[in-house]
Amino acid sequence: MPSTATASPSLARRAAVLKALAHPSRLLITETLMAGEQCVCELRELVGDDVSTVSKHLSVLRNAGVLVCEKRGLNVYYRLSCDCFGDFLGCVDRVGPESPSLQKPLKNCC
Amino acid sequence: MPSTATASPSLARRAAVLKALAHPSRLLITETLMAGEQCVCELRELVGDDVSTVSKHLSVLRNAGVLVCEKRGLNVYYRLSCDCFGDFLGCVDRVGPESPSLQKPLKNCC
DNA sequence: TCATAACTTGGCTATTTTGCCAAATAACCA
DNA sequence: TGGTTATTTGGCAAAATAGCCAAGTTATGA
Repeated sequence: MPSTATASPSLARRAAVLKALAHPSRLLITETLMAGEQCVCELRELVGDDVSTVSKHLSVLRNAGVLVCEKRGLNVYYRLSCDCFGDFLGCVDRVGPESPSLQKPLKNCC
Repeated sequence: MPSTATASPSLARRAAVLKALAHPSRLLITETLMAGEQCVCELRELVGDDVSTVSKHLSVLRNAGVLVCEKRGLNVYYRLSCDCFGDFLGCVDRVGPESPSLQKPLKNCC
């Protein structure tokens, strides 16, 4: 696919960060970590999926550079690599459509 | 999947916006439209894929609430629904890993 | 009315992503 | 050393996504 877009490493990298965040569980994890680090078992309880599933979500976020982790004893603690996610995600709320899949003119946006 | 995350409509909606942006071509389109509206044929040339592919990308962005469109004559013009994407995407640049899939401690972030 | 241009939609295959279970690894404690 | 807890990894089947071609739709203009 030699499209302009897929050929650009810069675009691909940015898209990869967004893709990492673009999952309900991973978004929940990311938003939760804005309040401070948590270990995998805490995040597992938060998300409610199997530990292996949560662990894979975490590795997606880690590989994208969104999270960093640190092992202390038996636990692995994850935290945001960056403080800017708050502002970052603030905009997203103002964007979504009232009713998904239905295109109507947006009101009250920005 | 009754996980906490997927059960929340709010999270799902936000994740959907991010998912819409999480593709190189769609990100390119979105960033380009920050400078002003463009019609499909202009965007097609920008992206370099088949028109049908570009059209589907546009409908993804439209359904997510990122873009709105307007038909004038034969052309359909797309523009951002929201001005905040600039700040929004600014953070993404500060996040990505130097070398994808390799976890190293991030420096120079925020 | 007919032809043409601009888009969108249907349909298809290839690829990627999800999320579970089971097994492997790592650190701790008795 | 052996057992237990915390986490990651391998592997698989189901689901979603990407992108092409072909066909349909809408507007324009001869």
